[in-house]
This record gives sequence, structure tokens and C-alpha cells, in this order.
Amino acid sequence: MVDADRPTLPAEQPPEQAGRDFVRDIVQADVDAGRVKGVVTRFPPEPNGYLHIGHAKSICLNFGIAQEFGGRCHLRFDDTNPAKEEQEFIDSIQQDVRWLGFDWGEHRYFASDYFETLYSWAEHLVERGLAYVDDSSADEIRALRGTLTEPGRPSPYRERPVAENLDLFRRMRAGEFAAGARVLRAKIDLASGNINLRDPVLYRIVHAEHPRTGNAWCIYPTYDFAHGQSDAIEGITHSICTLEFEDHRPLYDWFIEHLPVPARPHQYEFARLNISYTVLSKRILTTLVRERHVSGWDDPRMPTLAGQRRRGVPAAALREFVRKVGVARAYSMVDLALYEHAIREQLNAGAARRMAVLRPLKVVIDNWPEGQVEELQAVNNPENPEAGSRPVRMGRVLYIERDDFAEVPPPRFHRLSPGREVRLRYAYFITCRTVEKNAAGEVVALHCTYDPATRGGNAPDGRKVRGTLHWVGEDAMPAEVRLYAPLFRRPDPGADGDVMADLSPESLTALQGCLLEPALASVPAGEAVQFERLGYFCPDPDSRPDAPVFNRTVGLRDSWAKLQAGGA
RNA sequence: UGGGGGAUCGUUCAAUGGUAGGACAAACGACUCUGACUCGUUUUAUCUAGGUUCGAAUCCUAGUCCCCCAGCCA
Repeated sequence: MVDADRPTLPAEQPPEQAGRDFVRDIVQADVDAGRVKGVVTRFPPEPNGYLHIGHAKSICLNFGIAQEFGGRCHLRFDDTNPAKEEQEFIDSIQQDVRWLGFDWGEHRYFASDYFETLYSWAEHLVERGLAYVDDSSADEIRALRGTLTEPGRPSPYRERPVAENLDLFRRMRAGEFAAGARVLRAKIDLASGNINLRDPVLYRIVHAEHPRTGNAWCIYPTYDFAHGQSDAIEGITHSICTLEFEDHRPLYDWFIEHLPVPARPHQYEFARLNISYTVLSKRILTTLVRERHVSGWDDPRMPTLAGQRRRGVPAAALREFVRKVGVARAYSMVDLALYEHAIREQLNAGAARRMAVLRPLKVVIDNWPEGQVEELQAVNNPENPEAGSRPVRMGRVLYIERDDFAEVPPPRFHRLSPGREVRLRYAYFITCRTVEKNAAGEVVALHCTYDPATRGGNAPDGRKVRGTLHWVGEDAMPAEVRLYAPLFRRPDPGADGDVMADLSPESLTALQGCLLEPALASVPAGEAVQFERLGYFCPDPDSRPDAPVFNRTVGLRDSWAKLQAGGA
């Protein structure tokens, strides 16, 4: 399901200025030396899943470099394996790249656009004795490939005559053989220490419908045979990929050298992104979705761009995060805290402030005139005076956060407790007089008095209070609020072998009966607002007019919680 | 033990023979009508051992540790 009707933030400002890194240094040097006439990069996803935060790094790198050097970046789908690829993923990938803030213009391509050319290049190799049809099974090929320390041995079909190879390859294309019956292999070097050079498979038979080419083909090129040549066809100057493809570069270059390609692209590798408490593996993310550990690819706990968008993370925060992370060739595990910092930094500047009470505790102002309701002005965003203010209404009954009251206050507790005075944000000072409990001894309501002289939140006599509490009045609307914690309970999920065993049972807490100030009824879909003193939240698509649902994007830093945790 | 890469504060990225710096995290403090934000202070690093040099994270030698590769996945 593609969330075409899901909220998407409006187009944003151009990406932030990126720092310098070794890839940009290489590009700069190539430009300075005149080795390239223009810079052309590409982002080459396989449409077999949704894009995630790791892809954001690659997208920002490739599109960012193109922008900075006045070049262009292609969106190219690496769709060479119809067994795993789907139209849904093609759609979601385009939506996510756009949302991240990048535009490929007219340059959207598919490796499958080049199937005919790639096929002719395969024949080109066959004709020159550089490729052969192998009738061996997958198991036999594996057995003959050797190991890390032993060289491979030749297949019995390795010396097949050119004419026979050509005939067989054409019949492979014609659909005469069953899946797996034969493959086309390059004839390179069975003794190479680089296993990718031990006669890699170029084409395999797959009788599956392709999302783009339908049933036009029953043989499909492998990644190795498709990628570099696609780069060459498109005139890519810098083919930037992750470190695990480093061993493939000699093969990439081998094809470029032996084929009549129109250009000579070069491959460069950087270290992929890892984030603590997070899994960025399409295979595992697919499992989470398939086995229903999450509600879907856009579950707000998922590290997918769709999930993070639904959670309320602005695209600019993702870009800034990627910028802060940098680009290098060393393995790295980035602290989740850096990501959260980037989100808070972005949201603090722009998000409107509102008040909401997650776990309500009723407060009755005993000296408040029965039936009276007063309107107070609340600032919309202290970081941005232009955001103005809004009215909030206070009456004799209101609600505060349960955590903001303690019958027996612990040390350094600055909030409400019997006999203590605090400020209700933008309203009045109140003092707790008595505590009302039920039969079970639980606090059900507080009786307080207010000081009419402190209207707006300031005392004319200059007296200070240590605590300021958020609150809502009786006009608040009930809502569900979903709190999220990392999906995994250890920083390195799967390090012991079983990722699923590291799934956290506490990744989702859905609170019912939360109370929102009325202004929260009109928050645009996908826009995060700050619930004062709590965090940033955004409306979830599960919301109904009479039953709003909010997601916590990220909590505010909470030094009180930290203090308590440390003291306990 | 074959091939390919990588090692700098807790984390991450810089410093390209000349003062090891930034960000995040942590600690403390200031400010505060958000225990937020902001500001200030502080702690902590060149994998090891030799060598070259006036001077080495950087160059040389020898080690150590870590990552990737044996899909008809990408």
C-alpha cells in the first residue's frame, strides 16, 4: 500500500550546505583537472523495499554533490531481479526521494530500459570468447568456485565453442530452458583472490513477470553486469556506492574495458550508515513488516523514510543529520542521540507550542468563582515572535500532568505538592491545599487556591515559584497519544545472532484519554507541534475527527528524568 | 593463513610534516513563565613497537585488532 493519501510536508528550502569529505575532494579534483566535463551522479535503489535512513545518506550525497557542482543526479531503479521487485516500491521510492527534498527532473531511468543493449553486449563478450554458457547447477558452480583460500576450478562447459555459446545464449533468451538450467558466465580468472573475478554469472533464467518489462524477458542480467554499463550509458561520472561493493570494482572496470560502452565511469565507495538501537537492513525490515512486528513500512517505529515522515520528522532534520554524520571510509555506528538532536534542533525552531496533558490529574480551584471562564494569551513559539499567540480558557476545573504532582516531594522536586505554590503556564499561581483520594488510596483530584493577582503568570509582589506546569481546561478534547521507544533493546541488534530476539516489547505505548487544548484540533497532517514540557508530536493518519491520534516524534530533553534515574 | 578495506575523545567527522579541532554524548554552572531553548566551564583521543626528522596523527619498517567477500541478491 502506497501512502499517497498520507501527509507529506510541503516542499522545503534547498538542502543545507554540506561539509567537505573525501568524495567531494575526488569530484573537485576531477573537475579541476578537467577529467570530467560535468558532474553526473546517480541514486540507484532496487525497488524491493522502502527507503530508509541509510538511503538518505546516499541520496543526500549523490544529489548534494550534483547540486554543489552544477551537475545532475539521476534516479535509476536497479530492477534486474523481478523475483523481488514491485511497483509499490517504485512508487514509494519516488515519493520518499521527493519528500527528502530532491528532484531528478527528467532523469528517471530503469536498468530495465537497457536490457536490449545489455543483451547485445553479452553477445559481444560471447563472440570474443569472453563469456560462455554454463549448464552447471547453482550447487555445482558453487562447488567449483573454490574457497577464500583455494582457487576455483573450471566448469566442464568453460571451453565451449563460440558458436555453441551463442546458440545456447539465444535459446536462453527465447525461453527454451527452465529456470536455473543454464547461466551465462564471464570468462575471467578462476584463480583470482577476488572471488568476484572467478567467472561471475552475467545472466540467469528467471521466469517471472517484471514490473516494467512484463514477460518480454526470461533472462535477466546480474547486478554486476548491469550497474557499470548503466552508468556508462547515462554518462555517470562518479558512481558512488557503499564499501561492500569495493571488491566489485575490478569487475566493474573489466566490463567497461571489454565492452563498447559510450563512457568510462568510475566507482567510489563510502561507509554505509549504522545507527545504534536501529536496524538498517532491507532484509530485516522486510521481515518486520511481513511478520507483523510493526503495522507496515510506514510504522512510526520503522527507520524507513515513510515511517519517520509519519512520525513527524521533518525532511530538513534528516538532511541535517546526514550532514552532521559526515562521509568516510571507516565503519561507523552513529549514536541515536545525534539523530534525535537533529530532530529537536529543527523542530525547536519551527514547531508551534501547544499544551496537552498525557496522564491527566483533575484540579479544582476552590476559590475560583463558580461558572467563570477566563481567556488567557499563550505564546505560540518563544523562538519566533512572529508566530503570535492564541487564547486558552481557564475555569474552576482543569487538568495537570500526574507526574507534576507528588504527595511527598522527592529532593529537588519543583512541581506541585501539598502546601506548595506553582505557576500554571500563561495563567495563575496556584497552591495545593488538599488531596482527594479514592477508596484505594489513589489520588483522584487536587484542591487548590489561586492568587487572582498573578494573572498571566507574574506576581506583582515579585515572588517567585520554582515550577511552571502545563495544563488544559475543561474545553480540552480527548485523544490517543502514541509514545515510541527504539524497536530494539540493545544498541547493536542481532550482535548475538538473532535480531528478532532483540526486539523491544516497549517500543509502543498508546495512551488513551489524553487531553489536548482545543487549538490542537486543527494541526495540519504531518506537521509536528511541541506539547510544552513533553516533546514534539504530530497527528497520525489514524486520526478521526472525533478521535484524534498523535505520535510523539521525539521527547524534549528531560534533565529532571535524568536526575531521578541517576538518583534512584 | 586468499583478496579487498579500516584504525584519532564515549560516538562521529576534521587536521594532507608545524598549537590534535568541531559536533553529539557526559558532568557542573548561568539563565528561564517549558527542569525545554540558549550560554559558559570541564572531562576524555592519534592501535602497538621501532625508525626518519628541528618537528610525525601524517613519512618508513614490523606487528596488533576490526570490517567486507565463497547468491543464478543488490
